[in-house]
Amino acid sequence: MPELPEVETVRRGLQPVMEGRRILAVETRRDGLRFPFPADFAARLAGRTITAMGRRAKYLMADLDDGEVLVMHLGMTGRFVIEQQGRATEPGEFANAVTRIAAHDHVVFEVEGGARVTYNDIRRFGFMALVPRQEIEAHPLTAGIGIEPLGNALTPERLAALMAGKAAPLKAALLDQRLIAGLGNIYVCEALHRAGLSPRRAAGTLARKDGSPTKQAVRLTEEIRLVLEEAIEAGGSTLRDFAHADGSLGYFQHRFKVYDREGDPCPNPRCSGVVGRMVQSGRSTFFCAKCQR
DNA sequence: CGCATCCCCTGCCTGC
DNA sequence: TGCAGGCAGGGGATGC
Repeated sequence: MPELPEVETVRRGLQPVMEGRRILAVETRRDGLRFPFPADFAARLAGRTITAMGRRAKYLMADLDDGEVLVMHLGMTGRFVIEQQGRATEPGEFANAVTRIAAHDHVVFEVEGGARVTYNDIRRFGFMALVPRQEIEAHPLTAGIGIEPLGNALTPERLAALMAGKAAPLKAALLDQRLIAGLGNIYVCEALHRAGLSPRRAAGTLARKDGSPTKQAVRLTEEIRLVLEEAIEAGGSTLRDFAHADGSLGYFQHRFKVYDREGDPCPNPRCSGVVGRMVQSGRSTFFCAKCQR
C-alpha cells in the first residue's frame, strides 16, 4: 500500500528505534529484492550509525555516519516489523532472544538499543541500495524525482507549470513521479474526486494559455495537500495502535471515498452519481463520471 | 520526447 | 474442492 502517507508513517515508526542508533548486525535472507543487494551489504552496514531517518517521495533514506545513505523503497508490499528485544549494545545479544522469522522476511536489522527491525516484502518489488550522499541527486534510482506534494514546493502556479502543454490524462500525469513525487494510484483517485476533476481530462487544461493556474489547478493543489495530510494523520493514529499491539508497521486501513468502491453511491453529498471504474495506463481508476469534470 | 504496454513477484478472490 | 484467470497501492524497460 505504500504511497507517500504510508511511507511517512513508516518513517515515523522507524525513527525512534533507528535514528541516532548504531546498527549492530544485519542479516539478509536472500540475494536481493527487486535488485540484488549491494556487494557485502550486511557487512558494510554493521557498526555504522544512522544519523537521520528521512523520506523523499516514496523513498526512505537513512543517513549513515560515513556519508552514505541507505535508500529503501517499499514497492507494493514492503513493510517493517519492529520488535523490542531488551537493551542490546553488542552484536550477538540477540542470539538468546526468541527469533521468529515469518514468510517473506528478507532483511533483519539488529539495532543498538534493542530493536530488531525486520523488512518483509511479499512481492519483492521493494529494494535497498547504498548511495553516497553527494551522489543522491545523480543516482539512477533517485535522479529526476519530482517535487514533494507537501511543503512549499507544490503551489497552483507550480502545478500548472508542470502540467502545461501535456495531452496525457490528468490521472497519468499525477502518477508521474518525475513531476510530483509520492502520489500513487489511491491518492490520485481520491484527490481528483475531492477536486471534482475528471481523471480523463488533459493534464494541460490546468494551465491557462499564459501558463497561470486555472481555478481547477488551485482546487486540486489544495485537495492533494489535504488528502495526504489526513492520511498521514490517520496513519499516525494507527501507528500508536500498532505500537501497543505487536509493534508492527505496514498496512494501515484508511477510509477511501472512491478507491475500490466501484458501484457505491458517489460520496459527494450534492451528487447522485455512482462510483465507476476504468483502466488508465493499465491501472484501475475509480471516479464519479457525474461530478468529476 | 510523450505515452502506452508489458513485466517483475506472490497472494487472494472470483467464476467455472 | 480444484483450478484458471484477473487483479493488486510501484516503477523500470521497451516500443511506437
